[in-house]
Formats: sequence, structure tokens, C-alpha cells
Amino acid sequence: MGRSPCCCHDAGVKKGPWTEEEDRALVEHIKKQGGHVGSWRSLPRAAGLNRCGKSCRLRWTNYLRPDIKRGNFSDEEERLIVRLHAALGNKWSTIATHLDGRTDNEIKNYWNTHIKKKLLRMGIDPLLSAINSNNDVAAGLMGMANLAATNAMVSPTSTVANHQPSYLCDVPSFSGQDMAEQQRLSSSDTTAPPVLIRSSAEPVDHQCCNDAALVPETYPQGVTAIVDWQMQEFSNLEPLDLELPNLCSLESDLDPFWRTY
DNA sequence: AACAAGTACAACCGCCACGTT
DNA sequence: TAACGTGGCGGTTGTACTTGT
Repeated sequence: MGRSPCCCHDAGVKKGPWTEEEDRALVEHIKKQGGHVGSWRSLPRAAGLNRCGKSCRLRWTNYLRPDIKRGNFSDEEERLIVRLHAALGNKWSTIATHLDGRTDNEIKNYWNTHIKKKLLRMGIDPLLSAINSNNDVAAGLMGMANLAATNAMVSPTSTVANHQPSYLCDVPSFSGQDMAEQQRLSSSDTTAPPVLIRSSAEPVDHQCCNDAALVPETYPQGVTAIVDWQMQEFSNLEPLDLELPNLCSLESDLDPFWRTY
């Protein structure tokens, strides 16, 4: 696959913040086209802009598009982002499809400037909070632990820092248990019994009504199987029909936890 | 009032995926 | 099948603004 040089490298193409005039020119041009942009590459010339096509596309999709919602993120949007990020990782564009009027760039910025800091303060590693980001078992398990913590974070009744989430009430120490399982896996001591782990994607108060939601007490044979099992277990968190229904807090309008950070 | 440090967010950059030739 | 052209994505940077000293 060859890679063509970006038009941004053309000498004389303007960079930096857009002026009102440029915005107006871009909007009016796209309006003239009936809202349809044929080729971003050729748009700047057609619109009389001394910008590269990429820059125009970015400006339009992230700022000028009429259906963009401006303003602060609501609590509900924030929780949704946390949940989606826990399930999808840094798939900002996919996450953005679940939030009306929000752009991937906006969500990414919001994550980096607000949510990530909150998670770090809570001792949750935002980098590992995504279970589907790769096939690394340790990261996957850490992801599960973080997903549990994330779950707790958005739960109106649970906190993480020094308290065990309610849905882990029958597990003495989730993180310790997780560490033990990591050690078991990394030590190639296949005779050691697997550590029982509950599905962190589902709070116990929901699980209690559905024992099938519990993770099997023994892992399937082999590491690949474990990864497969993880993927299977969380396959309901795929995008598009991504429903996060059994996570109790989204419906709640009260989340004192967030307010303490 | 002036400066430094921190924060928020728009914009850029490089890479990749995919359709077309 | 390979090369090309383009759009899109995610990471990162630059800068304006805010807050603290």
C-alpha cells in the first residue's frame, strides 16, 4: 500500500486556528453542495480556502457540523463514556456513535482531561480498563479488574478506593484474587487451581438472580481458551447493539461518588 | 499586578483501511 | 496483485484561558 503525501505538506497551506471567514466559507460551500462533500481533497480550492482537505474535514466534523451538541457533558453522558471505554477501549469514533451530537475528538479530549484523571485518582489504570483492546491475558485480567472498578465507579452504591464493591461481596479481595490468578498464569504452573472470578461486567446484585452469569469455576484449557472465554463473556458489549443494561447506575441521577472527585 | 503552573480543547500529524485503477 | 488515492482514526501538540502564588 503506497502512502500519498498529505496535501498539508504543500507550501503555503494555512495551518492553525480557523477564522470566522474561513468557517463561513466552508459552511456556505457545503450548504451549496446540499450538505454533501464530494471530495475533501478538492474542497478547499472549490470553497476558496487556503487549507488542506484534511483540515477542512476536521473543522467540519468536529466543530461546524450543524448536529453537533456543544456544552458540558452531562453526568449521564460521562457515565456512558466510562462504560463504553471500559468495554471498547480507545475506540473514540465507536464511542461517539453512542452519544448523540458528540464527536470522537470531543469525547477523547474529555476523557483525557477529565475522566482519566478521576480514574487515576481512584487508583484505576485507564490504560487497562479496556478488556477488548488486545489478546494479552494479563492485560485482559487487569482489564476485568478495572472494569469491575469502573463498574463500581458508576454505581451509586459502591466506591472503590478503600471499599469493596457490593457486587464483589462474596470475594475477599478481588484485586488480590486477580493478582493470584495472574501469577498462576505467568508461572506456567498448570497444576495450580484457577482462581474463581466472577464476571466483573455484571454486578452481584444482578448476578444473584442469574447464576448462569457466574464465570465457570475452572477455565477452559489453555490460555487461548481463556482469551476466547473473555471475548465470549463480553461479546454482548460489542458496539452497535451495545447495551449496557445490567449496569445499575446509568439510570440513576444520583452519583455522589463522582462529586467527591 | 505580574508571573508561573495548570487546564481545556482545537487542530495537527502519521498511520492504516479500503476502494479504485 | 500491486500501486495509488482518499477518508478516517487515534495520539499528540499548541495555544488560549484560568487559577494560584
